[in-house]
Amino acid sequence: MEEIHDKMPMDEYLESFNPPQREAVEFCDGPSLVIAGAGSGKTRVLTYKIAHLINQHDLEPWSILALTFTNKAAGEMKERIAKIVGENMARTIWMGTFHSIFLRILRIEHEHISFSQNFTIYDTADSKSLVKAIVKEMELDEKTYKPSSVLDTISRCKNQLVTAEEYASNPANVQSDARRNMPALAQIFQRYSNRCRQSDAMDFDDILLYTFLLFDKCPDVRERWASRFKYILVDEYQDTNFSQHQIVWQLSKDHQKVCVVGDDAQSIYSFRGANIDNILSFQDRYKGCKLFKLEQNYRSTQNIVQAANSLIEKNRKQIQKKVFSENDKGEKLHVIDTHSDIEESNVVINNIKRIKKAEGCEYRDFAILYRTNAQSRVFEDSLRKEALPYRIYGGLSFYQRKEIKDIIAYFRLTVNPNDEEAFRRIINYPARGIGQTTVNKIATQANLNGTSLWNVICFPEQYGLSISKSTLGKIVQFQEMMSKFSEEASTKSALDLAKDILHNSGILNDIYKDATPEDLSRQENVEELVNGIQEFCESRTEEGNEHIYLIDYLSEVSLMSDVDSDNGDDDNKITLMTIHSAKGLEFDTVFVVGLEEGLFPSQMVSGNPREMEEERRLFYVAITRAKTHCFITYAQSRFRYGQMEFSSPSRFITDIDPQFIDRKQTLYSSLNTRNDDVSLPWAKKRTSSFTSPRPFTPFQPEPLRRPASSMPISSSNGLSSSSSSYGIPASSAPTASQSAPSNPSRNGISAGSTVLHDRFGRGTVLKVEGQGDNTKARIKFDNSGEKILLLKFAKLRLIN
DNA sequence: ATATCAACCCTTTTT
DNA sequence: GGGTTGATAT
Repeated sequence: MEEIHDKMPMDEYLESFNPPQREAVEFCDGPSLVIAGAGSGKTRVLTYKIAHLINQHDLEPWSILALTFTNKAAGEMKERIAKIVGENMARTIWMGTFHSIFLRILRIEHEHISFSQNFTIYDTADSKSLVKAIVKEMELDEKTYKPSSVLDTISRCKNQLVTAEEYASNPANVQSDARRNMPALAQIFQRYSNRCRQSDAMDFDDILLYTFLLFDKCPDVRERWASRFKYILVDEYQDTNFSQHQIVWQLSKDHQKVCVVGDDAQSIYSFRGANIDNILSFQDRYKGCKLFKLEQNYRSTQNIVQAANSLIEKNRKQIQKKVFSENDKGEKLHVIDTHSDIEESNVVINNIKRIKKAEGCEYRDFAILYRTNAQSRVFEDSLRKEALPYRIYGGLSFYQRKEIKDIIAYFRLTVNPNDEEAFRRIINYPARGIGQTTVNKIATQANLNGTSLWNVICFPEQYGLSISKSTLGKIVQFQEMMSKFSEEASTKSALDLAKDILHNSGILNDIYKDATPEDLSRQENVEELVNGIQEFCESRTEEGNEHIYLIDYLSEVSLMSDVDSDNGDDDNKITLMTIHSAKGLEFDTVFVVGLEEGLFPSQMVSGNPREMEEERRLFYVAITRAKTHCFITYAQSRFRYGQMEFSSPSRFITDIDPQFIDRKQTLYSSLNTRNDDVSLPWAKKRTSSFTSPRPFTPFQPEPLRRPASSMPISSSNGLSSSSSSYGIPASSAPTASQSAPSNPSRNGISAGSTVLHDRFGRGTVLKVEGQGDNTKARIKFDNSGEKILLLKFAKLRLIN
């Protein structure tokens, strides 16, 4: 059954492209590099190029390999291609993330790398827990060998295609480890690799490493896949790491039919091993490579594009290009100074309401983007209070919740009994009286005999496991139950087996025994998981697969992130996410929040110019998500690590050419300008007692610590409050009298006073009542609503 | 073997 | 501030 679109003449859609876009689509004879500026229609070009390959070059869809950055991007592109070439054609294209595509290939070729077909994928938590166990076993100091930093080293190596053996045999590594005071790193690395093998498990990096090794060690296998894929496309090439770069080469070096697309200005994943040099040096590796530059931005207003250009110009290392827009000039970017994280969130929300009312747009047109997930909380609180619909991406993803991980662990152990991390997770969940001591004994015997924990409990006597009769009984019971599940793994459908496991393992009993609010939420999650499995099975069935087993489901979810599982268009909500996860997305109105030194750019990168440039690119990505309105906000104070912290505006704000910016300042910020600092009597004393001093840089005036006690300040610096329609309404309050307070407990605060609060910002006192310690003020804050505060505790300062 | 409480780290970003 | 981990008591 052919789709109507199949018959659409190629010329017709080619006409809708600008010249470089069209050339990029049509050039299919050799290697090409497409530098695609933000919003330049990159995805459209890729989509039509694939359609073009099928329609005009008669390539079989299954001979096209298209690698994307996220599963979601792959899914969306597939849908769009299906609209052009038809569902049946689109379905067989090899399209997905590096990890999902090569996982598929590794499962097919598992014998060549000595893994079983059902090997497990360890997520980061599993990897950490394994490292921790190894460090403990080796009796190393757990403070020096933190799982995160150990794993960081291991990951870096694998991304560079360095195996544990190679690492250990290179004296340079051993020496540098000694210098880092971590001489056992090489040994931990080796143990880690062995244990993963023992468990028949791979971590994320292993998927790429073993793919490379497979192609490297088995030339016939490489040739088979290299000749199968007649054309290779890679999206977001600026975010590939060395191993990915090498795998692309392994598959494309014979025919050189490869097209990579990316934007060096949007390279933001070097922390994950991404190497911007891959894209910068692409032309050197592929001789005769054609270069196409997509420089017209169709997404954003001229002001947004030019502001972003002026920002990214401050970076040195980049491919020359001039991104331009022929859209409306648009309004300037709004930079809004706020007093606290709370005020920042209120300013954002007020603007959302205002714009929505003025333009009649939808909630889904708004996005709040931040540097770190922790920043979402304040916005979440405010949005909930205002009853506005929102969706937070990232943070604790669905699959990272305890109850879900427990269930997945059962699935994993069912499919692969050697999976050590899954084993440890569920051996005593639900509680069945097998405690830490017993598990340690099992683990010791497993290590001693070089086998898996599972094998030890299958043959306890053989492996010399000395435990009490009653404990042994419990272990045997567990072993028999899991064996039964395992036997069904290759016969029962994923959904049936999953339900079976939930019932017979005692998980359902455990989760449904109480009805506290937390229990209810766990129950909901479990139901959602079951629904997810059902949906997965149904969609696979629709695609024509006959049998869907648990391993198929596991393979899919182990590489799934929160952004991927987004059900997208049907929910009309304000989007909250990190800038990283916003890559590739666009919104009518974007709020980039938390533009403060130490937060964005992160304090982690200070003193490292290369990483500082990456932070700047991150900001570039954030701004270029906006189509019409772009707001940049910062807060002078915010809660971090349970403490109030004060910071100055990010240096990135001054990187943007001021002609594209409309700056709004609150009165409070004027009090806190650099020149005023020294004139304030308490400034010096407080700064010296600042608990975590940051390195001083020319961009960064020394942080100002505000007094903890309420201290009335009569300001006479003649600053007028700024009035604006951007969430900082003009003061309608009458000026307070300068006369001495009649009641000392009131510190001069009376109805009509304008006051400042550390967290709520500026407000007008409506009423003061009560006596002595019990004196309360009802205050209407400009951006935080009305509050009644005890003057004894409230950190208020009077301003006139 | 489990429950409770203190101590600790944390916050960069994710396939 | 909060979530997780480890020590201690029951």
